[in-house]
Order: sequence, then C-alpha cells, then structure tokens
Amino acid sequence: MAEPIEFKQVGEGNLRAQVYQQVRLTIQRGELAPGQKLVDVDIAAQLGISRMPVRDALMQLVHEGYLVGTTRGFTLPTLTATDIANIFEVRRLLEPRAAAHAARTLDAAGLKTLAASLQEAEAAAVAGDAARFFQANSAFRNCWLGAVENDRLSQTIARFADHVLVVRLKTLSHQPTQAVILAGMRAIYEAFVKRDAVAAYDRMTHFIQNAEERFMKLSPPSQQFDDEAVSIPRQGKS
Amino acid sequence: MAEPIEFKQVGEGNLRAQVYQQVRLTIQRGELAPGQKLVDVDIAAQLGISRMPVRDALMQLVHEGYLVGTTRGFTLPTLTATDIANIFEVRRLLEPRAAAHAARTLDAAGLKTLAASLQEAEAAAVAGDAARFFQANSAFRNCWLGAVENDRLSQTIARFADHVLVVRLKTLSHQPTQAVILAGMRAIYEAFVKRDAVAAYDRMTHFIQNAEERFMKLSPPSQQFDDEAVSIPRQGKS
DNA sequence: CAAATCAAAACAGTATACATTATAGACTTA
DNA sequence: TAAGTCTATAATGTATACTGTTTTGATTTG
Repeated sequence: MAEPIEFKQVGEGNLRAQVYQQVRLTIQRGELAPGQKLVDVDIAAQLGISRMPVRDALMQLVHEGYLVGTTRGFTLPTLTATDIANIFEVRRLLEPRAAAHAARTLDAAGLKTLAASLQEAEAAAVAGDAARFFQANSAFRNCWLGAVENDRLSQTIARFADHVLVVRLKTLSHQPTQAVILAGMRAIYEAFVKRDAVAAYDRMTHFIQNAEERFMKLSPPSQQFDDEAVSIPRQGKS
Repeated sequence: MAEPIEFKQVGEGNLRAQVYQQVRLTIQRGELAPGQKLVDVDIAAQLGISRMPVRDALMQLVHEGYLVGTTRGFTLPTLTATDIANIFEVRRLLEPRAAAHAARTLDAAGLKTLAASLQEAEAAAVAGDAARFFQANSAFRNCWLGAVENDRLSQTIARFADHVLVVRLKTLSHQPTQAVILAGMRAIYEAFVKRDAVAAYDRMTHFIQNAEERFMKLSPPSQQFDDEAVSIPRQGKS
C-alpha cells in the first residue's frame, strides 16, 4: 500500500481527460502492480484536484475494460484463459482487414515511423528491456492503426489489443515470445512497404495466431479458479 | 423545451445504472427526436434525483457512441454516409462469425424466442407498425446474440448494430426494406434451427450486405451540409 | 430595418460535503 | 486455537453548490 504512482500534470483539455490520459498511460506502461488498487481520492489529492474528474476518468477506464471497479478501489482486471481466447477471437476477425486497409493508406512518414519502431523493438529485444520492447510494440501498432481510415475499426482494435497486452505485460519479457513477435512485425512491415494489402492481411492473420499461442502457452492454465467460471465482474454493483 | 420524455423509475442497482438503462432504452426505442437535447439537470429533476448519476449515465452513453456531448446538452449523433459504411464494415467482420457460434449454442428456449420475435416482426410489417417491427427486430438480434458465448464479441456487435439502427429508425418504416430484413431474419432463423453454423455464417453475411445496401439507399445522399464524406461511394478494399 | 454589441440565461465542469456499504480486523466464545 | 460475529473504517455512491463558458436574445446604433 501507500504506493507512489506519481501521476503528473498534463495541460490539455478538461481535468477528466487529463486524468484519463495519465492513468491510461500508466496502465499501458505496466507501471501498475497486478493487485494494486487505484483510489480516486488518493489520486485527486496527488494532483491537487477534486475527486470528481478522477472518478469520471476511472469509470471511463472501467467501461473500456482497462480497470475493474470493486467496492474497494479500482484495480487491474484478472483475465482468465477464456477471456484471452475471447479477445483474440475478436482480434482475429478485425486486425487482418485493418492491416489490409493500412497497406493502402500508409504514407512515407508512417512507414518511416514503423521502421523506427521496428528497430527500437529489435534493440530492446537485444538489450532484454521488456518495457522498452513493449513501448516499441505499441508505437508500431498505433502507427499503422492510425492510418486505418475506419476510426471505429481502429479504435475497437486498439482497445482489445490493449486489454490483452496490458495484463500480460510480464510475459513479454519471455525471450522466445519477443522473437516471435519481432518476426511478425518484420513480415507485416514488409507487406506495408510493398503496399501489398493481401500480404498484410495474411501476415497479420498469422501474427495474431502466433501471438495467441504464445500468450496461451505462457499464461498459467488456471489463473485462479477454473477459468470460464468467473469473467471480469462488470462494474461493481450495478 | 419541456420535453415529456417520461423516464420512469426502475429498481435495480445504483442510480447511475438505472438512469443508464432508462435512457438507453429510450434511445433504442427511437423515442428521441433527432435534434432533441438531453440535459442532465432536467432528467434529474424528472426522476427526483441529483445531477451526478444522470451525468454519469449520459457520459457513459457518449463513450459508447449512443450520444454526443455538445456544449449545450447531449443529443443523438448525426451519422454521415462514411460513418454508416464504417459501422457496417465492422459488422460484416464480426456478425457472421457470431451467428456461427449461435448456431451451435442456441437451445430450444432460444429458438422459441427467435420464432416468436420473427412472427412478431411479420405481424408488425403487415400492420405497418414500424416501431413494433423495430422492437421485434431488436428482440431477435438480442436473443441470438445472447447465445454467443464470447461476451466481448456479442457486446461489440450489439453496440455497433444499435448505433446504426437507432439513428436510422425512420428508414425502417420503408416497406421494401422491411421485406428484405424479414427475409434475412427467416433465412438466419432456419439456419439456427438446423444448427448449421456454416449456413448461419453465410446468411448473416448476406443479411448484413443487404441491410447496408438498404440503409445507404435510403439515407439522403447529403445528410446536412455535404462534406467530403458523402461522395465516397463505398470503402472498397484493395 | 439591419447589424453589431452586450447582457442574461443555460449548461457542462469542478469542488465539497454527506450517506451508504462492504471488507478487514479485532474480539469473543466454544 | 480456530471459527464466527461484530464493529470500525475505507472507499464508493449521491447530493448540492459554485464557476466558467457559450449561446441566445434583446437592445441600441448606424
């Protein structure tokens, strides 16, 4: 307890949006221990603002699946094997198509960013820096997703991808997994460079399947009790 | 304005959840004029509660895409042709798969409910009652979606389907459109009865394509000012 | 009569205070 | 010593009040 998570101020938009961004980034960077609880009044005190904007932001994150709201603070969700399988099923349906779109619409600047993210991921893998690898991975994904012109498609993908990555951040330190992911990123990047929508579709399909296999293999077969029994509890006590 | 939208109390869970359900049902039933604005303080006064739960509920609906928050109250979003095309693209990717799942998992009670909803839709079409037709349509969809074991998949579908239906409710009064939708429902229902996942997949694919065509045909080519969006024929792939 | 400026109202954002509830920990008892 | 109950507390849920901003409408002026 008494965790100094250190949210810092960012000056953009209303307070709720600022807090939302800060907390989301904190979650996405894996700077949140699995059992740790976020309490609105604590964060509010830390930022020198009132509870309400913080509460709004936390509830939005709950609604988006980044957090679960209990009667005793907000915490990270614990995904069961079934949850992960469900998320990957949706990703399998959406991401190949989105990648095909991106192959058409990515411009030179986007490809440059992708190349940089890819190199960064490779460097991080060599250095064994899981957090950096994770960051580069996210940058890569956000870049090509940003080129997808269907906003609803890209945003849905981003959310689901976040859910599985955020909770399983630790598994990304696994060396073979990093290698598999890197190979997938390279293959997809090459398809983007060639503007080959079909190849992008196929390689993304393959990438998702590989990623799911790695995740399922690394996740304990029984996270708590038997999976399937209890999914993410919807927000608190609605 | 003094709009008599008449939200009524429902006794379940906390106030925010109650208000959320009420407003969402009101929207889904099309009981909200396109330009009408929802003001938290008004609804709160109507329900005899404070602003905060109402505000929470409205903001959640905004996050889910059911409403848009302006500087002057919350209103229904106005979807452009591009928006509709985007939503249908996601639905095309998700719903056939979900229907295949449902074909496996629907039980006798579910099939009974589907049959009842189908009959209700047919009766409503004959009677020319668009609202009733719409209700039956929603019941049919919610029933088979409820049998899909992947919650994230079914919830994502429900949201996107709501978005397009809610805003275009009026187009459902169009007679040929009703006929097309009815035929699709019958075909899908038969696939469910036969527990034929492949047929369910194919017929849902066909159904979505037909529905999109009808929607695009009936939506005025220029919803308001014609911006760049309307002239885009269809978001073709490569 | 039309246009521009100013004032008032409406509504979201934020803050603070109060009520409610569930969990943790202590205390009692077998 | 272990199990069950009870109380205190921590954290959310709800209410009310205040502030800032934007829109609307009215009034004045050209």
